[in-house]
Amino acid sequence: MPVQLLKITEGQSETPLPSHLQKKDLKHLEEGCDHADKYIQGVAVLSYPLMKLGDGTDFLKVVLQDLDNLCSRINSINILIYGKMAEDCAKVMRHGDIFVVAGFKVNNSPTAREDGRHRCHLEVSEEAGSAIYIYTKSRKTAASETASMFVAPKYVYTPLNHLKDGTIVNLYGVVKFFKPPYISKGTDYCSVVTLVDPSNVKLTCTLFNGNLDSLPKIYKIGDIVRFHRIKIREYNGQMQGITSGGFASLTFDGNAGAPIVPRTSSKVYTFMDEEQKTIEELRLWAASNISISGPAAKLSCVQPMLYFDLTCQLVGKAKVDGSSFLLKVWDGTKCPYPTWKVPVEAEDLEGEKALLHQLRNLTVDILVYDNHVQLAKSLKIGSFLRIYSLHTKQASADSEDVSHIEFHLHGGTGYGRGIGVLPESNPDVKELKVCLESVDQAGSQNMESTASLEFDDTFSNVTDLESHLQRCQQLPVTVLTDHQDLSNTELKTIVSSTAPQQYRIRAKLRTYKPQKLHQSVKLHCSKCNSLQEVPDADGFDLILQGSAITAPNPELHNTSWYDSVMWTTQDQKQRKIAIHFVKHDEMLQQPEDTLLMIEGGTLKEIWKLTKRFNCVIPVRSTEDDLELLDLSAPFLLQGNVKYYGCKQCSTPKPLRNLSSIAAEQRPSWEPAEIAQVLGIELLQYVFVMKFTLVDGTGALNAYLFDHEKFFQIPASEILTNNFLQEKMQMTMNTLCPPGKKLDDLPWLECFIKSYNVRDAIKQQVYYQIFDTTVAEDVV
DNA sequence: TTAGGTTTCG
Repeated sequence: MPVQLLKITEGQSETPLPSHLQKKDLKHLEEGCDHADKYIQGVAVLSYPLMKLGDGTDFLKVVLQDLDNLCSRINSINILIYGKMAEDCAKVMRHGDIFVVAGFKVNNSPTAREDGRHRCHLEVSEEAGSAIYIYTKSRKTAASETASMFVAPKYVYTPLNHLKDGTIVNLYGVVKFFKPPYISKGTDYCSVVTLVDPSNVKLTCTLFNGNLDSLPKIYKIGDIVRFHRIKIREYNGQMQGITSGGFASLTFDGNAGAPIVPRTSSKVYTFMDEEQKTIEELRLWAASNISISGPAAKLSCVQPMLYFDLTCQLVGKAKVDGSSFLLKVWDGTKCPYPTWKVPVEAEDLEGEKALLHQLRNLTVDILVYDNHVQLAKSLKIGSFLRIYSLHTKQASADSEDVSHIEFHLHGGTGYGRGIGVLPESNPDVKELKVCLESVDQAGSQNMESTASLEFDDTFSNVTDLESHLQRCQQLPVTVLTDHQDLSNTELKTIVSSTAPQQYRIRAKLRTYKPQKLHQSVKLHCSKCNSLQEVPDADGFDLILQGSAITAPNPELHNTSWYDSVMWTTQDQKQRKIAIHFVKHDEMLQQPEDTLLMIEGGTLKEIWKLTKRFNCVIPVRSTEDDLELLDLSAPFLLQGNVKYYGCKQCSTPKPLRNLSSIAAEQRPSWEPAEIAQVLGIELLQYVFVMKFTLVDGTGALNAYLFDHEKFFQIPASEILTNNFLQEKMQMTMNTLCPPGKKLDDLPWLECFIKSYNVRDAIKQQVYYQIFDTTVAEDVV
C-alpha cells in the first residue's frame, strides 16, 4: 500500500521502515539524482485542499518541515502528491503528522522565491513507485488541529490600476493584443501580451521562456489569462509586466458560455469556484468592452491588401531562399481571385505529393519572411495553424492580362504578425476539420475541373463581392463634383484634338500605376511645383543621430516663452535630451495643446511624444540659439503626420518666431501657420497616379494629382494609417477589379483637362483628372 | 539576454 498510516507509541514507531530505504537530508537534495531508495522525513505543517488537475488527476500539496534542521534557514519543502496517493493522504493525514516520503522525484520549485521554502519540491505518485508513511499521534489530540492545517492557498489578484513598480503579483486580464510566441534574438521564445481589466488600465507584458509550452496559450483577442508571479516594472513611464521565476499562466476562452477549461502546460495549478466566478465576470465585462475578434476570415472572402488572421491546415512547405520560406495551406474554401504560385524545386517541396496535387486549386502559397522562417521550417505537415496578420497583396498587372493575389507574412512581429500552431481541441480547428472533410468528400472531380485562373465559386461564398461588383457595372464608380451639364466626349476625339481643353468622359480604368499604392504618395511644393519622394524613417534617424552628437546648450534653457527640462540617459551612450515646452500666457498648456521642441531625442522617443503632445519640433542648439534640423527631416510632427519643408523654397527663420503664435488667445498650432512663421515652404502630401482609361473608341493616360478630393482620404495620412491604406486599395479594386476582363470593368465618369508640355525635343499633350471623386457608395 | 505592440514595400 503506497500510503501507510503508522502509530507512534511513546515516541517510538510500532512499525519500522523497509530496510533498503536511506534517509536523505533536505540540504543534499539535488535535481536529477536517483531517489528511488531514498526518503525524507518531516512534520506536516500545511496542507492545501485536495484538487483535481485539468486531466482529472487528484492532486495534493503538503508542506513538510524538517525537524532535524529547525535552525537552518530553509527547512520546509513542498510535496506534490498525484493520483490515488493524493486522495489517500488527504483522507488520513492530520496536522503534526510525521511524513516519510520515499521514492520521489526532485524538481525545481517554481514558487521557492515566493514561499521561501526549499528551492526544490518533491513529486510523488503511485505510478512512480513512491510510498508515504504517515506517523500519527493520538487522533484525539490531533482532531482539534485539523482545521488549522487545511488552509486554502490564498492568491491575491491585483487589479491592473493598482500595480506598483518592483512588485511580483498575480493578476487576471482580458487579452487586448498579443504576439504569438516567436523566437527572440536571445535564447528564449518571446510573447508580448497586452491585457485590460475592468479598471480600464492596460498592461503590456513581455514574457520569455525557453520552453514554448510555458508561455500562455493565447489564440485570439478576448482570451482571458491568469498570471501568477509576474514581475511589474516601470518602463517609459508605464507599468510593464515581465516573466519572473515561477511565472505561471492559465488561458481561457473569452466567450461567455464557452466551457471554462484552462489552457496550461503546468501540471499543477489551483482552480476553484472563486476562479471560475472571476472568469465569468471578466467574460461579461469583455463582451461589452472589448471587440473580440469575430469569425476568422476564410480564403473565399479575401480581398487584396488586407491584413487578416488565417486559420488553416499545412499541406506543404518548401525552402525558397535564405530569407523566405513557402507554406502551402488550405482552409476548405476557394480564393475568389487568381492566386500566385511560388516556384520552388520539386525536391524542396515537403508534403504528400498526391494530396498536394489533389488540392492544388484550393491551396494557397504563403511566403513567410525573415524571423518567421525558422519557425515555419519546424512546422509539421498536417498541423493546424493560425497565421496572424497575413498580408494579401495585389501583384503588378504590368505584363499580364489579369493580376493575381499574393500572400505574404512579412518580417517582424508588428501588429502580432506570426504563426501559431493550434491544438486539435481548439474549437476553430474542430470547425475547420468539418469543413475540410466535407470538401474531401465532395471528391476530386470538382477540383479537377477547376482551373486555377478561372473563377469558380464551387467552394466560395462570394455573394457580397459579386453583388458589389454587379452594382459597379451599372452605375459609374466615380462622379463629377461639377460640370454635370457637359456632355461626354469620346477618347478618340480627345486624343486627336489640340490642347489645352477640358472634357467630360465616360471610360473604364484598364490599369493604373503605381500598383503599389504607397508609391503614389509624394510631396509637392506649390511654390516651385517640384515633386519629391516622402523621405523614409532611416534618413530621419540618421539626422537625429547626427544632431544628438552636439549636447543641448544649457544657456538656451528656460526663456520667456518656453520651459526646459534636460536629462541624461542611463545607457552607455549617456545621451543628453532636452525638451522645451512652449508656454502660453506664461503657463504650460495641457499636453494635447502643447507644442514642444526636442534636442537629442531618438526616433522612437519623438514618436512617443507625438502620441501625447500636440506638436513636436526636433531642434538642435547652436552657440546662441535653437535651430531646426536639416530640412530632409520633418520640421514638425503632429499626430501621425510628419511635415516637411521645401529645401529650395524655404528660408528658415528663428524658432522664437513661434512665440507669436503662442501669444495668440487660443494657439491652434496649425502646420501651415507654424511653417509660415518659421520661414518654411510647407510641402503638401499628394497622390500622383497614372490611369490608363479606355472607352471603346480609344485610350489615353490621365494623371491623377490629388490631395484628398478624389479618394476622400488625406494623402498625408495614408502612409501611417493602415486602415486608410486598405480603404484606398479597396477603392482601387472596385475601380479596376483584379482578374476581370475589360467587359466586366465598371464605368468611371471623369473630368479631364489636356495641357501641353514642352521639352528640348518635342511638345507633348498630357491629361489630368480633376473635379472628380469616387462615388459615395464605393468609398 | 531576449523585447519593451505602432505592419511590408520581398
